[in-house]
Amino acid sequence: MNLDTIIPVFEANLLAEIENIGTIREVKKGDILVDLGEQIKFIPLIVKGSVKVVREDENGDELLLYFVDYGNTCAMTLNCCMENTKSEIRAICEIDTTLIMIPSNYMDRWLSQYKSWRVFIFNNFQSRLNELLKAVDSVTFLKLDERLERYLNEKVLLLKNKTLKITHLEIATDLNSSRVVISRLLKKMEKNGTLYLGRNTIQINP
Amino acid sequence: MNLDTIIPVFEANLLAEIENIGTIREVKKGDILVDLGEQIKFIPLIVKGSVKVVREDENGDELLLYFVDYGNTCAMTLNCCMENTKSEIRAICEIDTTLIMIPSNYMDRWLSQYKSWRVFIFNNFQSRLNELLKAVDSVTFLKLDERLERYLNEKVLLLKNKTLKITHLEIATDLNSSRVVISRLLKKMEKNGTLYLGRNTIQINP
DNA sequence: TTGTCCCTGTAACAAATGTTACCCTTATTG
DNA sequence: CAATAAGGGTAACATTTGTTACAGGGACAA
Repeated sequence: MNLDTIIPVFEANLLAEIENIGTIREVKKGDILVDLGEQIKFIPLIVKGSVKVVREDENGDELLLYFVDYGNTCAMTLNCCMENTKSEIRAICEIDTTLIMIPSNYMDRWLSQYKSWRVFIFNNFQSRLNELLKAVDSVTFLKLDERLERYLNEKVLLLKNKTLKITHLEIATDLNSSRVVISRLLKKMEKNGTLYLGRNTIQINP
Repeated sequence: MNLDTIIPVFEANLLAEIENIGTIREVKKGDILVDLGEQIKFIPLIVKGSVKVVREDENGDELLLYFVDYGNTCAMTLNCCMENTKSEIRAICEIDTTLIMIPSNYMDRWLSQYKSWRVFIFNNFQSRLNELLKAVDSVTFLKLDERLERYLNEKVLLLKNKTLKITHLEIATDLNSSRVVISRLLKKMEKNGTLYLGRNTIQINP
């Protein structure tokens, strides 16, 4: 595997270490990578695919927080690695995904040793904080129809496909809403001509 | 100033460096420490007092994200230090506050040099991510009356005083709601006996 | 084929929250 | 003192979102 083409920021020495120490893990679409309350002992570097991170409350209500793309890692799990605390989030594979798992005890060692590792980790924290801010913004400042639009657009970008294979219920779950409400809004958008609805599919118009 | 009693985790060498390099800054209640879009060149370590961090959208609508207490720093600003990007948030002093300002170029140097600095910085990221998660949870899963209760309880803890000097409008702003709605809910809570309302004051019952 | 489950559409209604408008009181300032 | 601004109470109404209920159609297995 050519890591340097995927995660291009690392020094040669660090790349070699990663290839030595890390183990490849393949995860299928829909699989749960990290679950709530789990103890995390490996830093997952995404080399291919995409993962969605969701939050859940005591009642089982869910909210999609953000997606983590290849070339990144999940800052939420980084914390757990450092602190040996339990996961506050659930990470689900959005599509088939390949990861390199690094034992968490290398975290601190590499931080002192490799500048590029520090940059990588901090960039990831940065991204995650910004994604969380975006999530807060959406939930706080946007109405549901705007959130829905954003959601669909993100999906299109992520999957590089204007025809989404998804049900209204799945959307409702991601947005912490209810199926009826989402169907209602989607129907309105179809009437506006911004998309076309089919069974299990939503086609976004150009 | 006895830093080691305030931020007890640092090694002696690092403490000495901080005392040499850092400059003390005193900020008054209500002052804006960092504003949206600002470039940040100093890492602010809080040694006394408390700062509230808020988010604002294009329309000027606001939302309180969390409070940062003494012994901590604002991870949002850390990012800016590392990345030289602009602040995504506004930081306002909740009470009179004392800070040590560290030029941001020491950030990376100390990360490679001092284990305790790494721990400190990562703990702060951890805290900030968790605070943001809490903010998301509140806005997403709680009704306004529950958010209001949480808000009041946090204030009480923070200020160590059951009698809050605050107006309904200020609360409404922090919760991104409107004054009328907050007044309504507060009145209901007064009728329930959970608090007592006066002009500019709310007294939380034990 | 029949039965069952899942997906979607729709209507009627309920709850939560926001908006507007108006009034009264208190504090502040000239 | 009068004038003004700020804080708060309340009512009436609008909007957004959620809930419940039900019906029709497609997918799929027995």
